[in-house]
Amino acid sequence: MSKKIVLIDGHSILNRAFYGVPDLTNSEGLHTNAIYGFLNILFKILEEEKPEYLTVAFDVHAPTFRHQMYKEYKGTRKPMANELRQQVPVIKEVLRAMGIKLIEQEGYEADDLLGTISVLAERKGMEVSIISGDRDLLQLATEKVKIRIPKTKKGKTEIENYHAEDVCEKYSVTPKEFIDLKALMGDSSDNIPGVESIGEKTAIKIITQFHSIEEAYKCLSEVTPPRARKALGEQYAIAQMCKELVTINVNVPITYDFNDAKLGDLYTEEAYIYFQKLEFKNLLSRFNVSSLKNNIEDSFKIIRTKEEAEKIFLRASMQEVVGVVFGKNTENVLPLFASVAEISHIGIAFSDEDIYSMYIGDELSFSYLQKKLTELTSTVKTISICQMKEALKWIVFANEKAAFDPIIASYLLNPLKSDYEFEDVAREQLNIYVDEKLEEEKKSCYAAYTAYKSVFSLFQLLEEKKMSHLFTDIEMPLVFTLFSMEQAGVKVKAEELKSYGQQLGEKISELEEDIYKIAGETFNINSPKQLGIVLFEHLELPNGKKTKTGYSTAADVLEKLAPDYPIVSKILEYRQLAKLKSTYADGLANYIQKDGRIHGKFNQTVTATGRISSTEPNLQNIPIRMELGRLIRKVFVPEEDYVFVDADYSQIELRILAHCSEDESLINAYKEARDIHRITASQVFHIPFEEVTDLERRNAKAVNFGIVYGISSFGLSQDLSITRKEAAEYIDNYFKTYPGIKTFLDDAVNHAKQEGYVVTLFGRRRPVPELQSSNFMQRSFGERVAMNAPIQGTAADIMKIAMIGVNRELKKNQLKSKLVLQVHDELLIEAHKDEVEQVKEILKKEMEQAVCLRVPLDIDMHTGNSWYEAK
DNA sequence: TATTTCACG
DNA sequence: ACGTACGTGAAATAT
Repeated sequence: MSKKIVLIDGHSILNRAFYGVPDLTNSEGLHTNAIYGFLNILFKILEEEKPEYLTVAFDVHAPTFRHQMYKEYKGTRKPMANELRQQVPVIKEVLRAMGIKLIEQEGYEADDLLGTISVLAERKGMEVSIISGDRDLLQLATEKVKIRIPKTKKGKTEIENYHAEDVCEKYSVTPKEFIDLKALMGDSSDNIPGVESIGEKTAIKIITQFHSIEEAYKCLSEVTPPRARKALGEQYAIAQMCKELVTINVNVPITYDFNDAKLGDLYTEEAYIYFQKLEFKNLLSRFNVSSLKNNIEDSFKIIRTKEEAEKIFLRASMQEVVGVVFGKNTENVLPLFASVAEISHIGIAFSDEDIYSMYIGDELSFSYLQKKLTELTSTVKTISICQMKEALKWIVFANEKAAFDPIIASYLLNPLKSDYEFEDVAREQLNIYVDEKLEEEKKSCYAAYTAYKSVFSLFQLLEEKKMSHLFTDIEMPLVFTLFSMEQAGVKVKAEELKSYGQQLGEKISELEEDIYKIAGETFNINSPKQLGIVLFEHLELPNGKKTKTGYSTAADVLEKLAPDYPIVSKILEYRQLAKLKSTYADGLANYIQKDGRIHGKFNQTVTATGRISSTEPNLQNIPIRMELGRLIRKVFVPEEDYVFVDADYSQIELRILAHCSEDESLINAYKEARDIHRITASQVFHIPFEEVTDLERRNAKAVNFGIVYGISSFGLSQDLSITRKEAAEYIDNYFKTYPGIKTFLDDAVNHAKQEGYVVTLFGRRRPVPELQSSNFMQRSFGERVAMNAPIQGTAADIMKIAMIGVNRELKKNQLKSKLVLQVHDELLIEAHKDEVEQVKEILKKEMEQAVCLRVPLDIDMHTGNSWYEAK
């Protein structure tokens, strides 16, 4: 059997992949769709062909003769999109990492190189497969040389194959004649002009008859039809030039050693690291990870006795930094006892040689380990644990300042990443890749070692980026505050919640019947698809547009129809009730624990701006705007002998804007401490304060909100149901009134464009990669992000400082009162009856004095016997 | 798993 | 000409 070589036209396939695969980015904002598509095509080809040799050719970005001539015709063609350009060097590195031969040569295009190699290979008796998206390459087809053109149809890649005979069959000409064919008929996609008035049919006829342009020209009088004869006669020079453009040079002087192109193991360690970096998780499964062992594993030791552990803890206590991990018991746990026996072992690491997995058993008890760990927190400078908040269930810190969470450090360094695990830290900070399906004791050693070792580089990075204060004095202390909030939970009246849900259920059934009656059919009202068809097709309501999958049935669309069609108002009401029942009534009930409380999670490493997020359940979106939903808050109640004290910042974001922009008018407005939206209306519309109408105030309020969101005339016009032009005038007036704000927002965008990120008052960074996009929409989004993130983020910073302060004061005064909820600008404290006044003082002081700005911070505070009452 | 809708700040 | 306000999470349906 003859040997086989696969030759790939790098840019052509990358280009195909780029347009065929929907936009993908990794968490660092690098676009990866073309690389992903390229690799998928590559793997598919390799599996089909199983070649001995492989080479990928790229164009060099220097003008060549053909290139230049192309350029004249390609003048109208758009430049390569940024998103694609940035992927070119990366795919080259990835291919190199996989040990694949790359070739590029000054003065020659990829197809010239491919043609030359294919001729060389054929001479050696090899079989050749050339992979390209470009049909020009068909001229290279022979009996032994196959041209393969991948096509992405409906997400699946199908490949068209052409040997010489297939070219003859499809185009009725030989591969060599294909050059002349193409030169005659031209190719608009490649910007080959061809001879005017000669199309595909005529060109095929001429070439099958004369076999070349030159021969046809010699026998010009025989060329038919007359139109073509005339055209060829007049444009012979153009035809010859086109031929030159189309012809691939198969005699490029290259030094090419087939041995270099021999395929080895593609799944190298280096490639694995790239794939992880690019976050191609499903491609990682191709790697046989056991062969990629880190030599650090030689230092891993399993400990089972107290004697051994004792010695290790003694030595650990003399270190500066110790990494710890708690190994959860996932197997062999009886479901009934799952809550008891949770930890099977701990991992601990404090040097490159000291990495241990300590197993709990007859000779080593958990309580002993717990005791030793707590001792360690007072002797060692830094205890590093990934997901520290989870670990606090098992370890008590004698000194909270010793706590270090690499996950939180990583989050500060890149808040765009969706979920962080220790494996990511290991790869990014230590260049260690950890096999997902590793034995648990090894995994624990890796986790402990990662926690220990990453401290040094992470801290240095935080310092370089001026975030060590944010990390040390805000984020790490907050871990303890959030932990205590989660532990505290909030009491919810299960019985009342249930009856509320039942009431909703009854109303929902009634509405359901009404809707079916009016519609004249039954269908699933919860299905936007079915609802859209019923409303806009069966009932023929007007204006059923929007969304890519069908009709939009969103509330703002339906609200416009509601006055004219009773069914629409019924549907809106149904939706509202269904939401309340499923998400809040039934949803919350599922989270009530045996202690009668909901212990939701407060996540610290989720949002791009620095806010906290709430899950399982989300306690930050409990209804309030509509009275019916607001009633839900009556089931959130304090324990007996306790009351709720609720405090929320008044317009914290606008105040931050006033401070950061140093705009005198806005600062003075706040110093007056009057209705800010009314002042804004009065100043922007030039009306005396007392004469501002409700409408004007409402509009001014919308503009104030818009400013914080990163104003755009379109967005504001939507919100106020006015024209874009009017909205633009509002904004213009606003900026004239508050010029400092305009400057501040412009500066934010410019900073983001220059540096790639924006910063909050406390140094928190938010990268804005969208500003580099070639897409207008994306770029505009980036601009709004650049304007919003410093404001929203600073508000988050301030709230975090306040929370830490509140918690500290509650503890310091040994109060029974507890912080139970945070809703971005609001704190809820379950306060003991005897401590209410003290709690109020603490809240007021810690929230209002969290930072000193150019304008005062102001809070509203209420008490009550439910969250409903306290707000 | 992705999309749509809607609850909050 | 393009088509959105910023930041989240949960439930239900569609794929």
